[in-house]
Amino acid sequence: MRGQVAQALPNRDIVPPGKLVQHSCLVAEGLAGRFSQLPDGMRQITAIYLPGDMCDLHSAMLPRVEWALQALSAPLTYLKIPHEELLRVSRTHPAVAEAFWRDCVVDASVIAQWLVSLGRRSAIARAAHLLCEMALRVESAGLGTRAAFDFPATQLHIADGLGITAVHMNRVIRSLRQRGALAWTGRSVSILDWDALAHIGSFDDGYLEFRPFANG
Amino acid sequence: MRGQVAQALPNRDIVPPGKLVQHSCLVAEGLAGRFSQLPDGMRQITAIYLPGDMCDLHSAMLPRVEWALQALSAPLTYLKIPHEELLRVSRTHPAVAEAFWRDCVVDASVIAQWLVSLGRRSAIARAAHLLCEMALRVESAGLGTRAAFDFPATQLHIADGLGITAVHMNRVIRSLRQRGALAWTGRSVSILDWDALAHIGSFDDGYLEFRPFANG
DNA sequence: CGCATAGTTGAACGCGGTCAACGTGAGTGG
DNA sequence: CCACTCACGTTGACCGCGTTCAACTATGCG
Repeated sequence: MRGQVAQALPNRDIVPPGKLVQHSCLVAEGLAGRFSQLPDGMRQITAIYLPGDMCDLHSAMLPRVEWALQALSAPLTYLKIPHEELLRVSRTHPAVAEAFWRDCVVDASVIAQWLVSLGRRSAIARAAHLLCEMALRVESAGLGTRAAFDFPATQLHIADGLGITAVHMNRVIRSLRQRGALAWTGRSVSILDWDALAHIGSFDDGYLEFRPFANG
Repeated sequence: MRGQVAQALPNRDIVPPGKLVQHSCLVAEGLAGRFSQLPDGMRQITAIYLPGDMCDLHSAMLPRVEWALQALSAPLTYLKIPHEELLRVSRTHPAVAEAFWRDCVVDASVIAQWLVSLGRRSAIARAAHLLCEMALRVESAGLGTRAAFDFPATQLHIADGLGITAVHMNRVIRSLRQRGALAWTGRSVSILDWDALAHIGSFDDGYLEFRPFANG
């Protein structure tokens, strides 16, 4: 399967919302995010993608995407894979079709966990839960360990993912740091006390299934 | 494709969380919901399913579900369809595999919209948005019109879907009623002023794509 | 050096939670 | 037919988490 390499900078749409797209994106380096925006300018990030994640696979089935894709780090490098190719392979190889289907299902179960966080967890618990999730995904993608990994997103980005303000995000991080659970300087995160963090976020890793395109 | 008819009552798991399941469920009559529960007892509904919706199709790919399925109405009638059957058909008919894949993608895009609601909309906007969504889904499933439809879920259920308390849900409904947007008595909802409701919830129907199993 | 973006802190406000009652309607059994 | 129960709905008073607004610092880049 072939694709075209591309790069992007933060705060600029890779894929604009409401348009028909002809390709999906495989993250190669950096972080990508899926953004929704309300009429009043409020922004919500609904997914974060690591290198190896296929971040737009949905669009092969629904080419009119309702959200934007943006880089969360500079630079972001990704591979544009035409839907045509994806569908050709999946139609001739049922096992591939199932792998694509499964990837979308895993993606949905992560979103569902985020939904639980935004609906029923406090701000600090949301942050702890997200950090646990990112740590395990980074680890399973071979990009670092759960104890220390590179995380180039800004506090504002994470706030937009957790449904809180950047101001409160800052206070939450300080609180986690003061509890000795975390060190977060610049773009590198260290989880100093995994058990404490997992407890604060009531984190249960069951929903993070094998991601077919991870370890890419 | 054959299945086994079953019935269920509210507040009892149809599918318990953490167990392996061998079948998916097609709602025949009533409302079903997907529930997540936190260790402290907090509950979040992450999806609501109407008659014609395939509510557990994910489990064909990930048989260990991380959430529960419960009835939101009494009675709920549904069809249990073995994964074995679903996979057999999808493996021999690529078009069916794609239909299943697409259904999961549509489901995910609805969850993503809920995520935006919980993250960035006020309680009253969340309620308005959900009601608009349900109205259109009811209408497209041929179960009523967007102006008047049967909605047997309790206020507590909706509150658990919107990430608010039952007390506040009640106040929100009253506020929508006072604004002349809504009438909600017992199990029947009337949307008196669609434009007002859609405006309050900043509702845009673009994400509600054709659902393969709707109109079932 | 000048400008933009990100991070940090404080003070005051308000949305929605919490707690506690009470109302209401359906179902049940006397 | 009434008494009882139980789930759901409704309302009021108070409280606290997170927002808002504003200011300032730090960092990076032309």
